[in-house]
Amino acid sequence: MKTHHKTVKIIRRSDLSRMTGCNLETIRYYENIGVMPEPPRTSKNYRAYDESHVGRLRFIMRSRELGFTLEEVRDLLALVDGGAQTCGEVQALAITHLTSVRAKIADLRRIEHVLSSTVAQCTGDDVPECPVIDALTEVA
Amino acid sequence: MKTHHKTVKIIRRSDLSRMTGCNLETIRYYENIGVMPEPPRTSKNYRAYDESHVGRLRFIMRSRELGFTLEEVRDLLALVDGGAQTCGEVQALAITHLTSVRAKIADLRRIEHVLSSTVAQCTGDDVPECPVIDALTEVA
DNA sequence: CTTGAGCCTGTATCAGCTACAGACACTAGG
DNA sequence: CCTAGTGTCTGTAGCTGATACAGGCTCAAG
Repeated sequence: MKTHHKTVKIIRRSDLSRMTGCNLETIRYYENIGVMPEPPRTSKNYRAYDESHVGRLRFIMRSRELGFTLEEVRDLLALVDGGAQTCGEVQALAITHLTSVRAKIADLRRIEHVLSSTVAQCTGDDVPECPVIDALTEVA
Repeated sequence: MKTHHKTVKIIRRSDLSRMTGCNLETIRYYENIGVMPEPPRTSKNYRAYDESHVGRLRFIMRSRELGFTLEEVRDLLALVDGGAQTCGEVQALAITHLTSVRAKIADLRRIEHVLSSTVAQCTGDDVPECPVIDALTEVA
């Protein structure tokens, strides 16, 4: 017979991992560095998560997928946790990040251009002369 | 009066750093991990580089600027050092790297798209509602 | 009761540097 | 000759963002 009051099924670390796709050890890591809160513990010292932790971890993972650093994630979470975040503040963080993403793209496009044009000059033959080596060696 | 035989002015680590723009400590690091050779030492155990080391370090730095990992640099250098590198071998390494560069660009462009379109929806106002937070929070 | 799984902790590892402490070495000025 | 300041040497710690592993509990199934 079930108890008549709502029993809260606890979420273990492995459950949280499975539910979010986040690596088991990474969850503990996030707790250590303070982006995930310390969850309550069972009598046997097992971490007992709830739905709020699932949401929190998803938020972190989504932020990371968008390339925010953990420091930036911390800032975002601080705003959200403060309960007084404003669209303007969050937007400022996002724009700063967007700028760095665009800078990385520009860097990589430059690299892509150099590599592809150099590789295109290769004969691919069994000879020692190679435009790629030349490009890396030239005094320029 | 100058000596009549050619005196080889030794290049110290700080000179090499200045000549290449490579950080002083990084030079020693490259030596430790085996991409830079151990140079001869003076009687007082100071590293004594020559022009060949300058070329070598420039090669490494140029490779790094093009985003090759140190492992890839090691492979490139092994080919060059072997004296028997072929254009085909080098081209293969470069193409592998080019592929990963293109993958990174694709990732970042996706991120850029999500961020820029989300940020564009922000009012930037002093209100808690924020499309960026929504995007990071949504269950999707 | 035994066996396997799951959880706990702290610590090691990876890339690619960068920096610092503490011990020598060297140069210039007084 | 002495001293101050810089340069070099070494080993080692720190950084980001994880990931992995050892050694010890705990727990559920058979």
